[in-house]
Amino acid sequence: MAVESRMDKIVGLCKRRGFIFQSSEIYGGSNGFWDYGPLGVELKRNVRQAWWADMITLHDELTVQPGAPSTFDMTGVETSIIMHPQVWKVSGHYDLFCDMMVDCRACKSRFRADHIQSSQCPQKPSKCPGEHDSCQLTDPREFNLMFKTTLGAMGTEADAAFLRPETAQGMFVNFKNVCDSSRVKIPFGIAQIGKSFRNEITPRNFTFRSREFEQMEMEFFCHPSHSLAWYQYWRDRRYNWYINLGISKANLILREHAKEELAHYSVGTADLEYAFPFLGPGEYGELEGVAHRGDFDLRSHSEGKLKKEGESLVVEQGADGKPKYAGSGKDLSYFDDQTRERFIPHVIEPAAGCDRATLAFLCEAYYEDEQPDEKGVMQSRVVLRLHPRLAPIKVAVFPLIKKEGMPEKAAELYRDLKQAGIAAAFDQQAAIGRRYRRMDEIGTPYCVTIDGETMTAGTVTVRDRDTLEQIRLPMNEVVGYVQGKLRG
RNA sequence: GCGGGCGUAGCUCAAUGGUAGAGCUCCAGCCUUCCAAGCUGGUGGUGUGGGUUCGAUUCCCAUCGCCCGCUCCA
Repeated sequence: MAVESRMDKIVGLCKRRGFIFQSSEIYGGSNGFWDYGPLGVELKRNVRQAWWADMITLHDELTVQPGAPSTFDMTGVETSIIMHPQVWKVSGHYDLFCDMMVDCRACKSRFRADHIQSSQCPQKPSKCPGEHDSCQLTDPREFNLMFKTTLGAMGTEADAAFLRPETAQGMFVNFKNVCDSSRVKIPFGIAQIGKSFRNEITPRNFTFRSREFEQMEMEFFCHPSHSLAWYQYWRDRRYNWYINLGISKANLILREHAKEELAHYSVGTADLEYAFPFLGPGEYGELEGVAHRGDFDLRSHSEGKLKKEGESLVVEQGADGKPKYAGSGKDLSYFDDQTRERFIPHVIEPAAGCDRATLAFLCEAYYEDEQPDEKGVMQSRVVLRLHPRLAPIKVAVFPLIKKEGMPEKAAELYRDLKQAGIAAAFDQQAAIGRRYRRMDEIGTPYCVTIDGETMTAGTVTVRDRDTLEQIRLPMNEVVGYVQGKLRG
């Protein structure tokens, strides 16, 4: 058996301490689905909250943000997971995700059934798949990356609906509703956090590629002539969000897509990628894509599914000469009453994976170091150096020993912290050193210990997770101290 | 989905065609005045379903899950 890898240790810690479990584990597990445990749910909530606060709650619409072309508005929505089936036809997901596919058992390649005639056999490029002697093609099989369900108890194929493969369409189809109801003016953004579903062929690498996952997406609508500047603004701002929450610059890269790599509608896309431990040296996994989507989405939902023809996007025609998938027919243009100009806004989309961000923060935080025990012998220590704002528990309170009134005093402080809205823990079980280690392993940044001096002088020690240094504070200053650390 | 490897306790690892053990963790008690201490006791396991057999954790089949490669993406 090989030495346990860093990733194995992180996965083990996640299970051991209740961050992440495999879904339906007692029944043998369900591939590509994950459950967040008591600590994991807090960590992920904190990731979500950090994103939402940055995007919405703390956004200052009166001040020009550093690096931004102008002031802007931010709003949020929460839209349904099952949408009108036409949404996915117009967005392109239906065609992209619902193909009939043919596999070749000989060369292990997969081809779209309707593209066989124009594809090359990997073993003999001059021939089509199936024409080479050794080819062993399967029958065409439905290869559906969207989860299908049916509407209504008697649902037939005509009632087929899909679980959303991304949250973005919820913002596009509500563009007009938000404009009409919230007095926002362009430029502005609509943000949403929610579950999305993709029937991934090969879920892999812990929670990195799951079939059910949570996205944190924002669609930013702006004037076409300013779109490039906004693209650059959001790309850099999103990079800094991760850095400010503790991701090191050594492990995070901002990678601009090459022109060939861009989606059919995109003018520019950058990926924020993290050096996950399960990847090889120099390899990175995508945390977030920041895409310049032009006017593709709003035009599609207005006119019908678009395809690229030369340099422009045109409505894709069916065999009958009508649009292959009709749009809503609603006018999704925007009228600027200052400049008296009507235009279809361009869209900048930072689309982040919440589970991926959570996993990256966990990976980044995982450390093993050596600390002396009470006899001065070096012992290995596992510590999660999570940013205090992300830590599931912010502060733990310990009575040094289980008598002389210390547990009662500790409970008093614990209650004060809870009253102040701080996630606090109380532990009087086992030796003090063990309690510190337990908290290190789940990333609790501060441990407060009630000792003999607390009983006489009213002071406590506050021990720092990363430095192990202790300071003495009056007990009634602990709440303010922790609040200050969480703010800074 | 295809090909290869792997499934014994929460973790690390034993053993066996005939009652599955240990260390650590965890829980309870005692002790303990600052970094996984000590003592006592306790919980807990052969992924799942079939087959062969008097008897299967062990042999066979299937299935599920995990890891690696193809593939895909937030």
